[in-house]
Amino acid sequence: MLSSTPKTKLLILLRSLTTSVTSSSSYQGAAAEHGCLTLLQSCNTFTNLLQIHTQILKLGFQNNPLILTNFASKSSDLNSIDYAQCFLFSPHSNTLYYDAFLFNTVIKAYAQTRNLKSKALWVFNFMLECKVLPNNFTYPFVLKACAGIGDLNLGMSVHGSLLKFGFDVNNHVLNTLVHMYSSCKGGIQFGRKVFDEMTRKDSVPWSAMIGGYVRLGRSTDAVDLFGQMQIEGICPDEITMVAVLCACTDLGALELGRWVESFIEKTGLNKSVELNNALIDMFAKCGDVDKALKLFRTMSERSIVSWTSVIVGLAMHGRGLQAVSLFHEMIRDGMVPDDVVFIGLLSACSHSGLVEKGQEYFDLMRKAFGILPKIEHYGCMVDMLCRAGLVREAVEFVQKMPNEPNSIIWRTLINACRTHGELKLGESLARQLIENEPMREANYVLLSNIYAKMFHWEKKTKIREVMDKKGMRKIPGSTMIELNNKIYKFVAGDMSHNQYKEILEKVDEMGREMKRAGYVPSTSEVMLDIDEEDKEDNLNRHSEKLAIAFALINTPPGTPIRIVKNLRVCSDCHSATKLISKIYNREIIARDRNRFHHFKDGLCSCKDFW
DNA sequence: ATAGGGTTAG
Repeated sequence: MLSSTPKTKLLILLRSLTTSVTSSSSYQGAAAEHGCLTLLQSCNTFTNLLQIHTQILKLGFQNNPLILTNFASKSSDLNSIDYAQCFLFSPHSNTLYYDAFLFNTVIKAYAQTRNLKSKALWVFNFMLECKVLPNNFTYPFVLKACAGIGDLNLGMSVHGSLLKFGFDVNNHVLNTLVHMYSSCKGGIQFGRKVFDEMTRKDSVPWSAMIGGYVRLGRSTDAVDLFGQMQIEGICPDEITMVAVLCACTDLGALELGRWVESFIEKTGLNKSVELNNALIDMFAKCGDVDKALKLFRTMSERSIVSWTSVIVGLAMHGRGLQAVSLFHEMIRDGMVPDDVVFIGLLSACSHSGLVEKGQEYFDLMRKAFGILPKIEHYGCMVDMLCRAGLVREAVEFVQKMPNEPNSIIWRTLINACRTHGELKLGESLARQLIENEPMREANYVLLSNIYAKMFHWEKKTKIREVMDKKGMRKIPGSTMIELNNKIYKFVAGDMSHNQYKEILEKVDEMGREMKRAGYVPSTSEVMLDIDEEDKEDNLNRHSEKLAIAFALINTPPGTPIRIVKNLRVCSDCHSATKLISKIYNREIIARDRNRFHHFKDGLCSCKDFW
């Protein structure tokens, strides 16, 4: 740091050199140049770098590529990399001085910075244009950038160029190839091929491959591959465990997640901040938010991600006030909030119906922390107004917002129009959306659901026909449940389960019990044009009811039931589950697409803000 | 100076 005395002295010395060096001997000049580079290396803020650099330019050393390297290597500061890049492309720079080391540093800096990965590719192309030959270290960086961009064609062409140059394709390169392919859309099978053909694999390619499956949402494959890793006796490290925990989070597999935690304890793996964050996220999103909180409290070092994870976790469980108080604790703790934590905070307000508080924080983020709200934050606000039933206000908010609303915001509005009876408005918004985004099945489902509520069956049938013509299909609702270390998936109408008959009998019994308790099926949630009795049957076979019936049969009385749904719970299943929790005296913890519902004694924790 | 990881509205 320049504030320390010796460096301040150096800087003063440098200033006096600037005035004298031009007329001095070359020996003095070389000494000054060396001094400048030493100073640059000791800088750790962009301002300091810039200060020194101004002096350097006056001394006339701008052609030394090491100056650039020093800027680029301070990659934690975005300004530094951009400055280095400007310098790189500047006509004043002498390309004769450029070497692979310099380019590698700049490429690495961009490759590891979020949102700037494509710049790494530009620099790589410029490197080739300058006729600077890449070396063995260049490709891992470039491939990492390709992985971040996720463009398969780009990755393949870089892979091709790697082979063309005839470099030694060592395990480091193979590891990055696995990572690159498994991060690119449609590339996982190529990644798997590289992976399978590798000999002597350590935990790195295994982590890359497992992580690849998780990113694709193929979490079952990720867990299976982890099992294979254990069979082959490869020792996982904490990074492998982060990937496995992400798979648990995605699946909602609490039992497996708990096993992973004890595995980490047993093997004495280093519990990094990131690993703890992954554990917090897993516990919160698998339904045990109190355990997540407890873990958070025991952490000696917490990052902004730790705070965000626990705030988002509380938000998902409808514990908005607690999330808000944690946010304040975070500020008191000296943590600087970022845009992501505000998304968590606003969604906490949204899920708990804290409309006024949400509006307060929405203003606060700009006024007190200088964070400009992004489309995501506007999305939270729209969602908040919609959940609270303030559809008109939500429409007004959308009309006034400076950003162009995205399709997610439109879908939020349209769905709210349906649930709060603004059917005419919902219909016209949905029609508009389909025109703008014709290949998105969710848009058709929304319009079709509105027609169902309007009893416009012929229009609804027409939508189905249009969808069929375009080759689109509705994503079927499915519910997962974990039992004795196995994960079971239920889909409405799927008869492949070996207990299917028993489950249907249980579902019928549940229906009878519920009717006795005064339950009226909400048949308008059934989006098919069929008669009332069939509709009831249809509702009873929703995947969550099948999963609950399965759990009632196979678990001892009184044990809590945890289920995970891929879509949002329909309102009929929501009220039915409330009753089931009371009739069968079971706590039912359900995770849906975006939040948790804790059903107990006939009530739900969401207080109907869903 | 060479590989792999976490949080984000519906």
